[in-house]
Amino acid sequence: MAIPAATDTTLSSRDKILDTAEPLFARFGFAGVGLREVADRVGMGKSSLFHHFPSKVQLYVAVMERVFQEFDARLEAEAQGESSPIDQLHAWTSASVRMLAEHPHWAALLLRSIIEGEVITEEDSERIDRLYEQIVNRVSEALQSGIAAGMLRTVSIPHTIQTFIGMTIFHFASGELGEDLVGASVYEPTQVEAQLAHIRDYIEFGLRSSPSAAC
Amino acid sequence: MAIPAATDTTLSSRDKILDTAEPLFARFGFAGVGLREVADRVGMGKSSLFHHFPSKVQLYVAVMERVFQEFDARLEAEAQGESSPIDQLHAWTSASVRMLAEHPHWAALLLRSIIEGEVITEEDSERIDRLYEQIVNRVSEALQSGIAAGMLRTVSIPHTIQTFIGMTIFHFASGELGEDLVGASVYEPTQVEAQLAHIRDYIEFGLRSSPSAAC
DNA sequence: GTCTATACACCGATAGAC
DNA sequence: GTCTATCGGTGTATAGAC
Repeated sequence: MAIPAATDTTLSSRDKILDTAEPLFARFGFAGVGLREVADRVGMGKSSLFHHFPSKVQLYVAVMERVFQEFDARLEAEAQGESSPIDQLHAWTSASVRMLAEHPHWAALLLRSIIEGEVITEEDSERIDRLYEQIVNRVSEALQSGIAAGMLRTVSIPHTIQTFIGMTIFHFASGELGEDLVGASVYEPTQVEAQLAHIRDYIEFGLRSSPSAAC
Repeated sequence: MAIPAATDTTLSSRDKILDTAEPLFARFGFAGVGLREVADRVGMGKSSLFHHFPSKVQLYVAVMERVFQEFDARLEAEAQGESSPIDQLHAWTSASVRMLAEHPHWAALLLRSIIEGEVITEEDSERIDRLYEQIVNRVSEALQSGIAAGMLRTVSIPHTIQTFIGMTIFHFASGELGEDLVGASVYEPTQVEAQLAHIRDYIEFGLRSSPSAAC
């Protein structure tokens, strides 16, 4: 319940607003957050927010865009080591899990951006959509070349990507349900490792071509 | 975008309200729906809603409870044929997919009930939580006996259940993202069949004990 | 760049007539 | 069981002083 206010004085007002709004939008969604609450936590008047962002929607978009950019940048960094498609999938899913574990609000935020497309105009979400597409394309290409090389079973690429998103974003956004299920917070280090192992298992047993053909 | 109003005159006012509120809460969430909009669509004054439900939260809970009850009842019906744990998992996941495909608002609604626990009191969500628990327990027991019988790999039960929820509820709640990914609505009959196949694959290749030990 | 004051619509909820 | 009228509060956003 406790959401600490951003107090670092070295940050620009704009960044302080984004830092403050991020966990609020993650927890309560776009409609569930009032600008008064954001302003109070930042420590400024409600009207001052409009000096930095022209509207509530634009603030929401800015929050989302920042997360997507950082997420995508980390995945790109993780693509440097040229390895097999399967190793690439391991690297990306593992990086995604670690990122979500390090930023406990991101999973809920990203999940909301998927199901709350209604509130944002197509134009407003254009740049976000492009970042989403970029991330999906990375994984898609790895799956494609893995299948082409005979290393992966001939799975449906879109459905497999959906499963990856479920195992990463949904898993860490599941909050109380996930907590009841695993018996501890999904953000506990041991639980993070367990989910990493679960995804590794999925790739090795559910996706990798069975070696039994060699029998 | 078009959400048809409930016009069936044979329904009680209470049911008409629930039918109207359900897709609205699914699309816009608890905070995103105003009682004025619900009342307008039902065709009554805003105040009349309070004759049937004491508060907005109670209306929300009633909507959720109805969906959970129907969902659970169908799973229970699907548990009649006494078969192997693996067949039971196939039957339940398949039934879940078909239910979500038949009720296009349920996935978003159920997903929101997972991540929007904040707005509801523990007391209010007690009965819903119990239904959730019941559903999870069914699947949990099937997984457990499947592992005990050596038919399934020794996977983590909670993490596997989370993956099932991702493959069912999240998949059908993914809206535009899922649509962009698969190239068509995830509710198109061919896409529903594709997701059924994807889940069958996961159970057979990702969960079933490898027969390669017999080599 | 932040403030106070304010505009105007909508919110959930209540009271009481019919 | 539905209505009109109304309450107090909050919503986003603007105007203009400092």
